[in-house]
Amino acid sequence: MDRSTLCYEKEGLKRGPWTAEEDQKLTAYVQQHGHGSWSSLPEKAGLKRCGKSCRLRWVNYLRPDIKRGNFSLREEQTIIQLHAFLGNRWSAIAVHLPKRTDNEIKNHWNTHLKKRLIKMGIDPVTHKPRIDALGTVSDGCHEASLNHMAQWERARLEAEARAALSNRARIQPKICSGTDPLPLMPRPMCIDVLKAWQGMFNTSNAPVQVPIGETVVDSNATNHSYTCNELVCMDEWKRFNQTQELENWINKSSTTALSQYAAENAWMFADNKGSSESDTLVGVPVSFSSMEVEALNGSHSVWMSE
DNA sequence: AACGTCAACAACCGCATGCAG
DNA sequence: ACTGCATGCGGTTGTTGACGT
Repeated sequence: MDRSTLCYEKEGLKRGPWTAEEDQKLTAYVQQHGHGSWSSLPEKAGLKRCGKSCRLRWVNYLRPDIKRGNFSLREEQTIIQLHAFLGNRWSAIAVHLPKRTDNEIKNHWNTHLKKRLIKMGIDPVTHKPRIDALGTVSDGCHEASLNHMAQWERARLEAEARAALSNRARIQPKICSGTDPLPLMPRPMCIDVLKAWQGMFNTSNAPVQVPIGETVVDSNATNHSYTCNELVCMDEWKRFNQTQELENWINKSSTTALSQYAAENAWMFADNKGSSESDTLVGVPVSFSSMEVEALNGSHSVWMSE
């Protein structure tokens, strides 16, 4: 059995809600000494709590760099979009929302956003329209190419999260072994969240069909192409994720789509009164194409199959 | 006012992972 | 290579307050 869970069973150790006095003790100790070893902290700080409980309290509540209160529209959009690609990987999602904890994001998702999506007729797990009586069948070729791109994006986001978490030194990106200088280019796809969500209900907004193994072209945006070879160079891309260039283009590409999305989907966030629109997010991929969103539910393993 | 229901969120639990010995 | 420990993560539960009857 996990020893860490036994701590709660030790005699004299307290459980349940923290008191103001306990908070004060923990805060004072961590600010003065740093948390060091969580397991030994409670005794040093004069707390009758287990180290795990102390860590949780500090990380989710007492830490000075935590923002509390309502989630802004932008934050909610970010959560929804990241969830579409990362799933319930709250810590990875939290990396993209400064001052928000994974626990807080998880709670907000479960109590607000999930229900909102269900209300909209969107499956909160797959981020696709829930199957209706008509049972529309999507094109297999579409799904293949869509899944291809979704996997690419997912890998990118995961790499970003890891990079941010590990806080490693930034490494100069290396070019892929092929001829495509992917890592030094702006991100190829314009991922437009507006189209993503709207596209789910609009069959005329057909995604571009891309033969597997051929060049993928995003006709919506920069017309930059990338190939499966590039995807194979994911390690290099991960390194690129650690450069300032990535954050720059992400931040730059975020603003327009967000504003438009907020304006056209205000109803969706109607209960989000008092939220601020001026929040700054770091490295937020705020827009996805309908292709990518649709691809989320695809089961085809494509991008390494050529 | 009393009670029941529900939403929100803090906290707990168990598992996975990384690391040191 | 193996083992034990510490930490982190995600799912779940418990508590509290707001609201409706």
